[in-house]
This record gives sequence, C-alpha cells and structure tokens, in this order.
Amino acid sequence: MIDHREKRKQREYEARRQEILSAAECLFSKNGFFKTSMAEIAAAAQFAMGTVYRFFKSKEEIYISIVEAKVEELAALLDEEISQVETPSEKLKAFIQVKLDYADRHRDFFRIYVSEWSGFEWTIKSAFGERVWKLYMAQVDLVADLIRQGIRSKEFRKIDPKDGAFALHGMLNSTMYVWILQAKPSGSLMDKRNLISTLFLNGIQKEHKPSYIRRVV
Amino acid sequence: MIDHREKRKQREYEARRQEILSAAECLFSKNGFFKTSMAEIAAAAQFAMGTVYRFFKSKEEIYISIVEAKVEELAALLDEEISQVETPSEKLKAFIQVKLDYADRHRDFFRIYVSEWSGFEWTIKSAFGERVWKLYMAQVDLVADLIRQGIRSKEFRKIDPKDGAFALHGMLNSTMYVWILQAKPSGSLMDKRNLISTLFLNGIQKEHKPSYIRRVV
Amino acid sequence: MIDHREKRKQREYEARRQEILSAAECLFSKNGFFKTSMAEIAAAAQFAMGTVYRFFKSKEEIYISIVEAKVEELAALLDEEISQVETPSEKLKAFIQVKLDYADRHRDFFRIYVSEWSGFEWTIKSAFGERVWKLYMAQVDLVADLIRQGIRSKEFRKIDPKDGAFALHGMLNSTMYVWILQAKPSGSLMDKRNLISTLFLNGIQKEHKPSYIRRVV
Amino acid sequence: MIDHREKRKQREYEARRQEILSAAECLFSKNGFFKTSMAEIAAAAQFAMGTVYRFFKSKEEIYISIVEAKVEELAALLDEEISQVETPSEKLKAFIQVKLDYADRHRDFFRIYVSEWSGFEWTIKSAFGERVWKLYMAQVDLVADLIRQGIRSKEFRKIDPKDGAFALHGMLNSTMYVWILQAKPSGSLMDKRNLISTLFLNGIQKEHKPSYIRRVV
DNA sequence: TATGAATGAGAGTTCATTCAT
DNA sequence: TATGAATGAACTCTCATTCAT
Repeated sequence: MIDHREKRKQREYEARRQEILSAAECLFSKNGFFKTSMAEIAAAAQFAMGTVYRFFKSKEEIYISIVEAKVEELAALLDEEISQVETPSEKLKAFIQVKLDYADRHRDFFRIYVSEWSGFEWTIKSAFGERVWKLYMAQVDLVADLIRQGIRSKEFRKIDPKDGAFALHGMLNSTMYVWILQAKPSGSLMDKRNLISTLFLNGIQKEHKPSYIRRVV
Repeated sequence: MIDHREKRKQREYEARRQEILSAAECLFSKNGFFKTSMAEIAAAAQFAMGTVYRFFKSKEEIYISIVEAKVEELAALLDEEISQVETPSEKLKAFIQVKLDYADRHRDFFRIYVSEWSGFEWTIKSAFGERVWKLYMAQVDLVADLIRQGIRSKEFRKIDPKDGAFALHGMLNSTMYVWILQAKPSGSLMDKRNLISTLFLNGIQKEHKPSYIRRVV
Repeated sequence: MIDHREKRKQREYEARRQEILSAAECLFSKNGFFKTSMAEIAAAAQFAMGTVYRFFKSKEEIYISIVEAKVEELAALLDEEISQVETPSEKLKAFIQVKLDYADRHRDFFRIYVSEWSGFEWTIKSAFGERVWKLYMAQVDLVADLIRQGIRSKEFRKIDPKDGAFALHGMLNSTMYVWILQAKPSGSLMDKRNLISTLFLNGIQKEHKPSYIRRVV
Repeated sequence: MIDHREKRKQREYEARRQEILSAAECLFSKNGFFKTSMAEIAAAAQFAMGTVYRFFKSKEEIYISIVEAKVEELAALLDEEISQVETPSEKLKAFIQVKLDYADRHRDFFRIYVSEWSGFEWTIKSAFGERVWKLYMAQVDLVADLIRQGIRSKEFRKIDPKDGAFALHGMLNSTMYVWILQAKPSGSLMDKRNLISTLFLNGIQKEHKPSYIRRVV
C-alpha cells in the first residue's frame, strides 16, 4: 500500500521534472541560454517559479540536465546499433548514421547541443562543463576505440586514434550545425550520411586493397 | 605641421581602440560574451566606461569588431598562401596549414571565434550574426571552389563541393576547439596538420592512382 | 474561504500600489519628473526597485497613473456638483469652486498637474501626453458646453465657446499655480473663488441687466 | 587703436554668445530641456563643447539666458506701447495685444517660456527659478498697477489688483499655450485678442455706465 | 509541498562637465 | 583662447533566487 503511494509519487515527480525540461528545451533552443528567463520557463511549464526550484537548483542545472538526458539516450542508441555489426568500418558507418539520424529527429535539442559543445561560455569554469565534457569524451573514446581496432586489423592507417575521433566528430557536428541553422531544412540530414562515410572511411582506410589488386593481376 | 598632428591623433586613436579590443578579447575569451561586463572591459583597458563608448557604440560592436578583424586577417593570409601553389590538393593542404597555424598563434581569439561561429545565440537574430556568418561563408566558399576545381580536373571524387567544404571546416574547427580547450596545450596544433590533410585528401581523392596500378599490371 | 484570501490579496496589492504612488507623488512634486529617480521612489515607498517594477512598468507609467487618478476623481466631482444647479452661470460658478477646492486639498498633486498640462516635454511626443491631453480636453469641453448653453439662452455673449473655455482654464490654472508655488500659502485658495467668478461671469455675460435698469427708471 | 580692438572683441564675443543661444533655443523648443544635450547644442552652434562652457557655466544657465533675454525684450516692448495710450483700459488692451503679438512672432521661444513659467521643475530649488520668477512678477506688477489705477479712477471694480493681474496672465498664457501646441496654427494668435480684451475688461469694469443710465432717467 | 511576490545587485548606456593640449 | 577626448556617477530596467504564506 505504502509502496504503491511511494511509486505514484515518484512517477509524478518524474513527470513534472520532464515537463519543466521540455519547456526549457523549447525556450533555450529558440532564444539561447542567456535570453531565456526562469520566469519564462516556469510559465511555459505551468509551474510557479518556486516549484521549478524544487526540481532544479539553478537555471544552469536545467540546461545541463537537458543536455545530459539526450546525450545519454544517444549514447545508448549508439552502443546498441554499433554492436549489431562486425567490422570497424561498418561500426563507424553505423555511428555516423545513428548520430545524424538522432539529430534529424531532435532538431530543437541539437540547436542547444551544438551550441553547447562549442559554446564554452560554460565549459571552462562551471562544474557543468565537466559533466558535459565527460559525456562528449565518452563518445570520442568510443570512436577512438573503433579506430584503434581498425588499425590493429590493418584495415585503417596508423593514425592517432583520438585525433581521428575528434576529426570525425568535427565533420559530423559541423554538418549538423549547418543543417540545423537552416530555417527550413531542405531535404533530410540523412542525405549527408554517405558523404561523411565516404570521406572519412576513404580517408582513414589503407590506400587501396593490394590483395584485391594482386588478385586481379 | 597640421598634417603631423592629425596623423599622431589618428595613431593614438587607433592605439586606444586596439587597447580596448585586446582587453575585451582577453575577457571574452575567458568568460564569454554574456559574463563579461562593460565595466570589466573598461577597467581592463584602463579607461572610463564613457571612453569605451566613444570607440564602440555597444558591447556587441566590440565583440563583432574583434571577430571581424581577425577573420579578415586570416582570410588575407589564406588567399596569399593558397595562390602560391598549383593543384587543388596542394591548395587544400595550404588552407589547412594556414588555418591551424593561425589558430596556434591566436589562441585567445579562437576561443571566441569557435564559440562564435557555433554560438547561434547571435547567429540567427542580430545583424551581427549576419556579418560574421558572411565571413565564415566566404571561407567555406573558398574551399568549395577548390573542391570544384579538383572534381573538374578528375583529381577528386564527385561530391557536393559545399558539403565537402563544411566537412573540412568541421574537422578543422573541432580539432582546433579541442586543442584550445586544453589548459596547457601539449605540443603544437601544427602536429595535427598531417592527420587532417591525410584524412581529408585521401577521403576526397579518386580511389587509387590508376597509372601506378596499370604499370604493376 | 478562498474568496476571502483573494480579496485580501487584492486589497494588499492595491495598498502597495497606493504607497508607491504616494511616495512618487511627493517626490515628483518636490523635484519634478526628471530629477526623481526610480531608486528614490522605491526607497521612499520602502520597497526594492524590482518590486516597484512589478506594479508599474516604467517611471513614465507611475507619473501618468498619478495624474490620471486625480484628474478622474476631479472630473467625477465636477460632474456631480455641476448637475446640482440649473443655469449655465451657476454651473460655471460651481465648476470654479470645485476646481479651486480640489486644488486646495491636493496641493502636492497640483504641483505635478499644473506643471504637467503645460509641460510639453511630454505632451507632444509620448503616448502619455495624449492620455493626459484628452483628460484635460474633456474638462475644457465641459466648460465650452456650458458656455454654449449660456449663449443659446441669451445669458452670455456670442463668443467662441472653446476659446472662452481655454481662457477660464487659464485663469484658474494661473491662480492655482501662483498659490501653489508659495512656500507657506497665505489664506485659502477658496478666497480667490469670488474674484474669478466675478471676472469671468461679468466678462461673459450680456452687457446690463435690463430688468434692473428699468426698475430704476 | 586698442579701443578698437577691444570693441571688436566684445562684438565677436556677443555674436558667438548669440549663436549658442539661438541653437539652444531651437533645440530646447523642439525637445525640451532634459532631452537636449550639451553636445547637441555645441554641434548646432558649430562650437566645441569646451567653448560653449566659456560662455555659459552650465546647461541651466543657457536656458535661463534665453528666457531672460526674450522676457526683457518683451518687457521693453510692453513699456513702450503702454505709454502711448492714456486710460487703464486702453493700456490693458495694449498689454494684451503686445503680448499676443510677441508670442505670435516668437513661437519657438514661447514653447520654452510657457513650459517654463509653469514648469516648476526648476522654479523651486535653483537660482534660476528666482530670476525668471522676478521677471514674471515684474509683468504681473505692471498689470496690477494698471488695475490699481483703474480702480482709483472708478473705471474698474474694487478687486485685489494682484489677483486680477494673475487672472489676466492666466488667460493669456493658456490661450498662447493652446495655440502654440497646434502643429499647424490655424489663423493668427491675434484673432484671440478681442476675446480676451472683451472678457477681461467687461469682467473688471464697473457694471454699466451709471452716468448714461442717469442721463436717460 | 507549492506558490509567486519580493528582492537588490548588477547590467548596458548616457551625458554634463573638466582639462590637457 | 579653443578644443573635444576623457571622465564616471547616475540613470532606467532586468532577473536569478529566496522565503513567508
């Protein structure tokens, strides 16, 4: 009985928290962090300002919560999809596809995210920066690992795996960023998938498969 | 005589303007645009607030002046270096090198720049955003043109030149960004030059030098 | 129960609003609009500045609220008293008396009002000016109507009713103004009532009462 | 020789002073005292700000100088015209006519003046108020004297001469004020002359010419 | 627990006045 | 004497956060 009540309470708590996050996400994405006020967030979420502060101890914390939640969801998706294929090349292709697809489906959030990961207005001083940074680095490490595997299997050139990972992330983010800024996105973000896959995989793979050439000969 | 005085005045005016810009650049780079106050800028430049307003009519104008000046300088450098080599591949290599080198030498500014070109807090609404955006797009177009030339000369694959340009900029910005965020940069940014050149050029170039293969055959 | 609470809230809201208005009225009357700062108003009303801004969205709005409230109250008084007598002459007398009496009892406010209706710093450009101007013109029109009636009933000379109304207001305002400026008013403003009534009514009435003259004859 | 030079200097000094006053008069009349800046005045007068301060020690002093000069000119005109006629009634008529005529010809200035004499933003605290007040009172006293004469000669009723003078000034100022506020003044201000003369003189004169009535009897 | 009125420090900007040249 | 750049206090207004109800 008590258990029941406890659970319902928790469910409701979580629901309210989500409502605030949604409202804030929408506003941040429209107006940016600094030009969004707590009063606006509270009003949009249909709560009193004091109530918002029961759930988040500052505006900053709302911001980071939004980013964290989405980045974690994305991380889970990436893990799942990547584990379904075998070779490093295929895994990288999957990585590219999942990330672009996610951005495609969460345009509002990516407005915030892209701004954020580049927007070091935060990154340096606040505790916030560190948490987001860790999440970002987890993704980078994931790619770096794939590259490391590819090198070990002689599929990829010998490059610094981390530097390679940063480069791929840069291509993806830049592409996403440009697409997101368009007022009316023309075509899907997924159309860019092949370009990036081609560029990056060709760039990273060993020059030309000698085995194949020899076989021909 | 009068000419002399006029010139000295202009020199001094320019010097003061620069002092303000330097102070602001440093502060913006440390704390971001919104967390830097005019009072701080004035104090850092050792002027009264009113004096700062003689040179710039708003905080926004200081910000954009910093970005524009540097971006224009960079653009000039890029034009010069690129014109010294012949093939699209070599020109792209030069582009990558110049940009990384410039970032290496203007670390503080690039803190602002990277944040800025991604920091759509501006990009969308203010007149400011448009000017910066144009400068950025000029660079993108420059690269897109090089890619187009490479495609025409059969050196590069058939890709969308603009998408390719965005991808390269992404790689560069991401790499620069990561390097810039490091408190104590280990090694020079120039070390990354080869990685990016290799990745991008291999990615974009046609599969394998047919001439060589044929010879083998 | 809830109704109760709501009502008390509203009462308190109104009370606070009034406190601010009183404080502002006093300061405006002492120092004028431009030399009264929001900080002073807030301090005098014993509120934080932000609180003042909950009630009024600008300094201008405080100013206009003061003027409007009083002018409306005065307008109501005028309507009531004028309706209690019959002839245009008596109505004009009542008008003069009520206005002087009101000024007598709201010395501080009339400092503002007299300054205001002449203080075209506003009158011309801001929306504020228009509202105050309308209120003022309503009073002028009231008098003009009385004059028109008097002319129709042959009691008054044929003059332009509006010009006549402006002239009466001028006499009243000037008289009030001079009296208000005295640091320590000597005697009551009401003492002037007879002078103005006499001057204006004699000025406006048809030359000589024939009945009386005939009687003499 | 030296005398010559001295005189030219003085002439030039006076000329510059006038240029500043003209420029300021124009600006004050357009934008009001508080919304006119010293920079604007200096620019309009084609002097450096420091130069303006050689002639007037503050913005306030410019303001008062404008008012004083014009009021003194008006006072001289009034004295002259009034001395040309005989009876108090005629002198009052002349007073009314000269004042309206002067307002007609110095519309810009009267914008300032009317605002000023009612605009006690000053009147109370600054030395400025006192000087202007004295000039104003001199005019009032002039009229009061005329009324006193008329009373002594049995032409006018027994009223308080000063109160009567205030009343007349009120009528005049109010009429001028309303006319001045019109964007495009319809007709001349002189058209109002007769109304005011009639109203005031009929108001103040003894009831009906007894001599005439008696003669009839 | 939920509320939202109250807070007040701090923001960007202006401008009358001064003073070194 | 004339200049106008430099000054900095003062302005209006905002908003993240608190706390009495």
